[in-house]
Amino acid sequence: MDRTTGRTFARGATRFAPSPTGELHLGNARTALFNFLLARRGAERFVLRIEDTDASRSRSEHTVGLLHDLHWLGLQWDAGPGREDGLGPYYQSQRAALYAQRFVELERQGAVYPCFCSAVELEVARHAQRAAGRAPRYPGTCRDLSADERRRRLGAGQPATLRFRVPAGQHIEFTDLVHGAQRFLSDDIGDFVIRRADGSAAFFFSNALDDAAMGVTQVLRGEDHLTNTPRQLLILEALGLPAPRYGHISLILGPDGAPLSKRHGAASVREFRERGYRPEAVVNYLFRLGHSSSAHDLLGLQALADAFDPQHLGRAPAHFDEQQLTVWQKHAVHRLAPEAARDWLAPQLPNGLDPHTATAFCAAVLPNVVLPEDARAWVDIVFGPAPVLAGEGADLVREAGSEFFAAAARAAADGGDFAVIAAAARLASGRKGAQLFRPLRFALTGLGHGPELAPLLRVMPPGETERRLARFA
RNA sequence: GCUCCCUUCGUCUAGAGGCCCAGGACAUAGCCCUCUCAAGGCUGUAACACGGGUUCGAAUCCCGUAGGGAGCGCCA
Repeated sequence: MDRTTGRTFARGATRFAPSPTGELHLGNARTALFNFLLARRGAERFVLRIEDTDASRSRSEHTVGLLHDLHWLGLQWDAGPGREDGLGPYYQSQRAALYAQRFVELERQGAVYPCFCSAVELEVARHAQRAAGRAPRYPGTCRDLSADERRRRLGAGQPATLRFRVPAGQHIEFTDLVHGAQRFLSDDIGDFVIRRADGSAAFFFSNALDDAAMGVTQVLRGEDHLTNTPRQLLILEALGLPAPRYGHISLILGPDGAPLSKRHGAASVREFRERGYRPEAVVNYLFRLGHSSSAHDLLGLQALADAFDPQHLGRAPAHFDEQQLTVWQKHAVHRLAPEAARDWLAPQLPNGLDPHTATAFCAAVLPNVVLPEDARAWVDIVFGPAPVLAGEGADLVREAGSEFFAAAARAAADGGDFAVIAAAARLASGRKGAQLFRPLRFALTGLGHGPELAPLLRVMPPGETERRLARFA
């Protein structure tokens, strides 16, 4: 039972709690995916919470982008923005009243105290500590102010943050879902701010409190939070709230070993989407990045959830490898249904192409396409002017001879399909196999490789096949 | 500086003392199939960061070293 709402949870929940300060990064997308899969696998709820307590850095356009990216990936949340269930609101900026109650509770216990130190004072103190070779921790200036002193300063309107009084000499232990037993000493943790001077809740506080309030029981999050976990456990303990089980997953690194960022090329979901990557490809790749599975096929989200195993989450940071993403992209593209393929390639197609031809064209070139831009060349070849031959192509065509092409062109003029055209050329020349097909392919497409010819010819403009063959007759 | 996390083929990883002169997937090389490319089939190349222990036996346990990462914020 949750004390905030007095409500019981039949099911557990996982959550993804992004902060709308930028675009959805691949690393965060993976975190979202893993939490989603963990929930789906256990028939639990997947909660989406927007952590926008920092008004100066949070922007609504980023929230819009975040929701859009998550939708695109197919990670539908069971509770969150647009899906209220009584435990919300799911924007932290709208939860101030809930936080206020808890601040009072902690103040009553003496678990927190107002801190009047200014940002510059703290900066100076940190600097001095570092210079002296010590850990930069809050020096405790305001920790033991008398009650009178606090009243006086507060009364005088002096701005104050609220700090959590970290108990001395305590071991904080928990079992990480990924890393196993963890043990920290409270003496290594300085008193930290849980409420900013402007009254807003700080991350450690709102994040931990909301997990409890929203019935979150398992959290997979970035490894950068591992050493922050003791702080959150302390808060939850002081409030008598249950802590979720945390699992800390590694960061995603670029090929050079540095944390993945824009300078490695694309790092945000938006960029991959705009380059034409399929969501199934991104999701399947992410599923295997820092997670191992015996499932080697391109899987749908539910199948991925069934195959997801938190036991097989890796501890070491994983390198992003676009070549591997490409493999999944090929799988995803190759299994696209004809209409879906047409929609995906639509921006590359010539204007005014009838839907039937467009669909047939896309189906024909799909095996040779990884990203939409790869279709461009085939659009030009099929719908553009007859390709000019040079080099190997010109040689092969000359070798095949004019009789070869005269027969082929006649078959084309009679309305023959590719099989008929090839048969006519074979009959006229006695050629077969590569000897037969290579000259035809060059004459028709200008290239020595490409999609199967038969379906390609079916979408060529009327008469075009004959014209291209007759050039060499 | 202090605390914490991490280190197996190019990449993602399996591996929780003998089943491992380390297995799989993808990538890569060769062959087969094939009108080319792709797909598919077969075969191959390729890794336990380093150094000490413990043990009959260590990729697995312990201790160091090196390298990488994170945290120590009125950012999340």
